[in-house]
Amino acid sequence: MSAGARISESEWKVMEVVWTGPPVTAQQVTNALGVSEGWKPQTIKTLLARLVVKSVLRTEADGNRFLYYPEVSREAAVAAETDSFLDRIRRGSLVPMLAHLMESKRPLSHEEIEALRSLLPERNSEIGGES
Amino acid sequence: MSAGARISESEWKVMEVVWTGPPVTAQQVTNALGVSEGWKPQTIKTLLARLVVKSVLRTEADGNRFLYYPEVSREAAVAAETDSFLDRIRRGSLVPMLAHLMESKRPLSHEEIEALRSLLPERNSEIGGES
DNA sequence: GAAATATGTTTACAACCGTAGTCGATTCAT
DNA sequence: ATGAATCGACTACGGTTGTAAACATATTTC
Repeated sequence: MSAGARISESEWKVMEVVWTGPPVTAQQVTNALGVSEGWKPQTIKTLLARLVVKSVLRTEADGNRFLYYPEVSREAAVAAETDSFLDRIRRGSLVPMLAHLMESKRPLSHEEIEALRSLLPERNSEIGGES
Repeated sequence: MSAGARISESEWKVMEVVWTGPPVTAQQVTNALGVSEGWKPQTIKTLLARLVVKSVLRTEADGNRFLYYPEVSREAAVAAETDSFLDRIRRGSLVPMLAHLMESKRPLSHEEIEALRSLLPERNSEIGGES
């Protein structure tokens, strides 16, 4: 169900916190992001509430406050976001975009590079070719 | 200038058409997308107008209509979109996301795979390591 | 040259987003 | 217990997006 829960930019920041150690309280998220993002506590409450409405988060009561649990795994969210990204830049740009990705900022670590290399098929294996 | 021109989902579809053969007229875009996207001609006019406001497109008069020219190259747009994408899913998910990217749908062609392989540094070259 | 047609401009309107104030209920501190 | 702090719910408000109708103007057609 509800495969298509779009997560907005600000909501992503909240989700990153939730994913690193669920369940979390609104206060924990505020501690983690309030200062760095310059958000008032109310802003974070609003984002959490919206994520609940979108079924990206689920709550469990704990006294007067809520414990927030992810209903969508990070992997699933990343996969969905990747798909929507690819739908935008539709194919032709895949290689250029990876090129940009590798050059720019964030240099890749050895581990990442090895992981990527292992993703590519063997040099002479037969794979689904283009028409 | 104006590096930060955000292009929305629908606008991307329009831009893909523009990039494939500038300049284009609104009618050409309508012919290319109207049916496939189920958009009324007015919708496309609106999107074009918004792209002009955002300085992603530029117009040149041609009789009673406009010729639309891109002011932003596809490469630049893809780069910007890639950055914003990476800002969202922030790093940890890079390799998983590439894995997902390679598996899913669109199988990569031989050419693409070779291009990607050539992007990865040599097995034992010294590269910027992680902190 | 009047009617039909095509074009861009203005206006619309609901949903979503960023960011938060306010309000009523609850809990904590004294 | 009474006041202070906290919590979630409701409300807000300007901006963006998706989707387009209305309208004014220019051009083509008969």
